Amino acid sequence: MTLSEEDYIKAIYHLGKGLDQAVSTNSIAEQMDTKPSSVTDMVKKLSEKDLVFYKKYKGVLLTETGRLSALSIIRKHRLWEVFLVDKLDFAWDEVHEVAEQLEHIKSEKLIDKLDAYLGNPKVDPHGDPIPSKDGEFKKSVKRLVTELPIGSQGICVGVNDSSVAFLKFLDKNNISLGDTLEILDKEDFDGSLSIRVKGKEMRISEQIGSNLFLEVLEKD
Amino acid sequence: MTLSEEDYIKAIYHLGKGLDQAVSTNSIAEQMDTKPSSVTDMVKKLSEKDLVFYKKYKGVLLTETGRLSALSIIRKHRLWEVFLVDKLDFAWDEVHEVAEQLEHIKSEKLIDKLDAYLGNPKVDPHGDPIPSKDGEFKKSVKRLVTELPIGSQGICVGVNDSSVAFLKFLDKNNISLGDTLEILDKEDFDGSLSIRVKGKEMRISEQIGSNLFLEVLEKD
DNA sequence: AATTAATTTTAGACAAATCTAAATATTTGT
DNA sequence: ACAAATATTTAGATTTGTCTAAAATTAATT
Ligand SMILES: [Mn+2]
Ligand SMILES: [Mn+2]
Ligand SMILES: [Mn+2]
Ligand SMILES: [Mn+2]
Repeated sequence: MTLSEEDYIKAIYHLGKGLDQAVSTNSIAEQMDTKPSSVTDMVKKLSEKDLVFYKKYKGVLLTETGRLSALSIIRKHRLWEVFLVDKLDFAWDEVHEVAEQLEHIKSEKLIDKLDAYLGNPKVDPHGDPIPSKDGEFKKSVKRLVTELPIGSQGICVGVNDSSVAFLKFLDKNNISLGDTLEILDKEDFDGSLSIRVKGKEMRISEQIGSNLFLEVLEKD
Repeated sequence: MTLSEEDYIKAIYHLGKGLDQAVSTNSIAEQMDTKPSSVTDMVKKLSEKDLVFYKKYKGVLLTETGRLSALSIIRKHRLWEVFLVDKLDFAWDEVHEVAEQLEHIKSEKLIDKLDAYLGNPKVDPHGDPIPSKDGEFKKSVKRLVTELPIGSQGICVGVNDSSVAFLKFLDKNNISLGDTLEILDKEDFDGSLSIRVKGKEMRISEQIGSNLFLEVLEKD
């Protein structure tokens, strides 16, 4: 598989949300920043290689082989993102472009060893799940801290209330987007929460918790 | 610069041994495992981009820009090799193919951070020098252990006497090709040497030392 | 010095990946 | 249901990197 084919397969997977959804030529073109006519050409080639089902004017769908290829590329992309953030101290929002290149390096041994070296991580720095070698993974969802049960763990990915005051609070308490947050306890009395971020335990009010989004893995 | 252009520039650098030597079309073709006609085409393109001087039938020579480009690619190649061996536990003789791919990843920040993460290494797992960001490096040479002064440090790259007995000795003492070896002391009386390999000190006879090759950096 | 051999370049072709412009099919709105 | 708008495909061209076969140049041998 060429670099370009891999990028197309990945785009088709993302646009179809991993489901049995036919994906339109135009949507692929937009995602890949190319022209629809280029997409048609490539989609024909992918169809020849049995990576997608394709019917003229009716969109495109990954075959099982195609789906597994997509997951393999996504696995590599996300493992490299973990490497860049955990080992090389990249910020969570500057890893995508580099991972976009690294995901195409061909060596099964490399990925196996990288996975082990990183401690077999289950999620990438954006909270997205890392598929296993054989293409299995839990889906991830975006939830408010207050919506989650005790013991939950996720990655801070956004805020509901983007007021200056709220952002200042987060900054002051050394909570940044991209940080892993664990819910240790909930206080029935006032709904306040005990959490751990960057190894440090702290208590936050229900109001804070209801404005901070975590990306968490779904239960089985 | 495309991946292919980078590989050509690197090949031309290696064939010219970093000196002002004109390199022949055929030698490049052999090194790159392509046809001479393909080399001629590429060499014209590189000449257009002022990466090489090229005169029909007279061979090709890197310009200063070309030389610096070559060193930049070699730097990346060797840093990745160190990463694969030191961090991912690859054997020294299985890293080349993967590094051949990784050397083309485009991100200055990535290489800076990788360099720092690896502890700014000066040599790769084969004992070859790693050029600095601005293209400076010491040449490396292959020397018998006995030819080197106390304090020398290098990488085991070969044997003079490949007898079973000698190889068994190395194996028994846990010395493998690719290991870093440091010469701690020399005994005038019998020429025996005190060395350190893999953190362990040991004493070897002059006969052993005169059959083991080290790749070492030249003094300034 | 002339012939032969080896090297190098040119000419023409091809596959991959892309584009523009034009043709065709599908969807939408009346 | 039909026209207009939108989406998709085709046709033809371009760039990059490669190849084969043939021509041209340089080097080696008698
Ligand atoms: Mn990519
Ligand atoms: Mn990610
Ligand atoms: Mn390479
Ligand atoms: Mn090396």
